[in-house]
Amino acid sequence: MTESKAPRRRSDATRTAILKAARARFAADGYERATVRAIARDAGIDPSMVMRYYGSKEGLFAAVIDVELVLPNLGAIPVEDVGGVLIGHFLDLWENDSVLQTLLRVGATNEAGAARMREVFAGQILPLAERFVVTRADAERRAALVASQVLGMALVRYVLRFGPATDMSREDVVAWLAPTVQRYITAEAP
Amino acid sequence: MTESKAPRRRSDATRTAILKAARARFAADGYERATVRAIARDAGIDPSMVMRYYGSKEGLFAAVIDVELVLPNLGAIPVEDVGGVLIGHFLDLWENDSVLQTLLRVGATNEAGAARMREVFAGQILPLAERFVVTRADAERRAALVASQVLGMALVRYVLRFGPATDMSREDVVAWLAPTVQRYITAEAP
DNA sequence: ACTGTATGCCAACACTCGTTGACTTCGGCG
DNA sequence: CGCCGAAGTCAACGAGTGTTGGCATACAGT
Repeated sequence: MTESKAPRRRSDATRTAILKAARARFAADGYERATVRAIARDAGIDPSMVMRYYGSKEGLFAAVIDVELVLPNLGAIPVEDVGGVLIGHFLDLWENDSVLQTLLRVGATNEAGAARMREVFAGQILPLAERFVVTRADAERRAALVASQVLGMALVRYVLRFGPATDMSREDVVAWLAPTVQRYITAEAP
Repeated sequence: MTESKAPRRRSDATRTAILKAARARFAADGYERATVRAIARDAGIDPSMVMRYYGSKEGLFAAVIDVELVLPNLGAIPVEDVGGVLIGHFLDLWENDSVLQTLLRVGATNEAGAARMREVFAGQILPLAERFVVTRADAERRAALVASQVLGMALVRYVLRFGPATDMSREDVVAWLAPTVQRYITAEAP
């Protein structure tokens, strides 16, 4: 997101340790229950270090959610595979990167988290929808529909942990959700 | 949920004032940020009253989420209208009752909230799915899929407040989501 | 080796939280 | 009236929070 120019400070190890611990805590507990003290303990350093390097708890959270989320080669896929590819992509993101889990947990009660979540989906899904639709308003609506299904599955599967949702295999999820997303993006408006 | 037998205590007005304020605060702020002191202030009484009548903050929260959510005449509707009726029903619930908003906000970081959310959907959607499907496991999976779409729309529309999602009319939401839900419940497994 | 700066820890501050117990007021009943 | 329990207020406690400043230590440049 922001540039990572490199004065190569000696404290980089500590900085990344804090960031790593913060990612895990925010993703698991949300903003309020993830305490600076717990994050510092996980990182093996003193809580005051967090303040020195990130200014405040809010600043630390901002650093955690300030990451790029890339949707690969969205342009090269056949029209009829858009739904499947998109679902597969987001499943990967959700299982290999804690940022989306963090945003989902924090966004429920924290405006900064909600705002970042809106940014992510506007940046990822909107451009895709705009390729299949003429008006901006229509594209936005379709992107919102796709977001509702993608985020909803993430919610029941990774946050609320509905048994049947967690039991589904990756292939099952793709097979069920891909047609839905495909329709939201490419079907005529009802 | 639990019975509301009536010794008709003189303090009933205070009890309900607390409960009303608690519903609003929990729904707006989630569990951690909704403080007992703020709830008491809204209700116009002393924080110690909350403890007297509900034992603890946790007890108060339990009282808030301990409510019936009724899905009306689910048996009498034609098979092909299941999706539309179900979406319409949940939209009503979300807009006229703060309990689901509370559960969605709190469930993201609080296990009691998540558990209650699972109960609600197991009680509301699972029975519906079981009428169209033979095996229990299949019904559970379909109910989870429906839950993912319903909760996802609630998330983007009422919690994260994606602009395009909040702009959609009730009819638009039903028109777009009904076929999805219909398919999750009645279509053959892919 | 000396010095200045970056790095880290420690103890404390100011504040808010949920919760408690003692005290006062009210309302009905003899 | 006089009583008594219920209803409500008040001040405080103990724990936990984010945050701060002072002090020790390790490192790099000269």
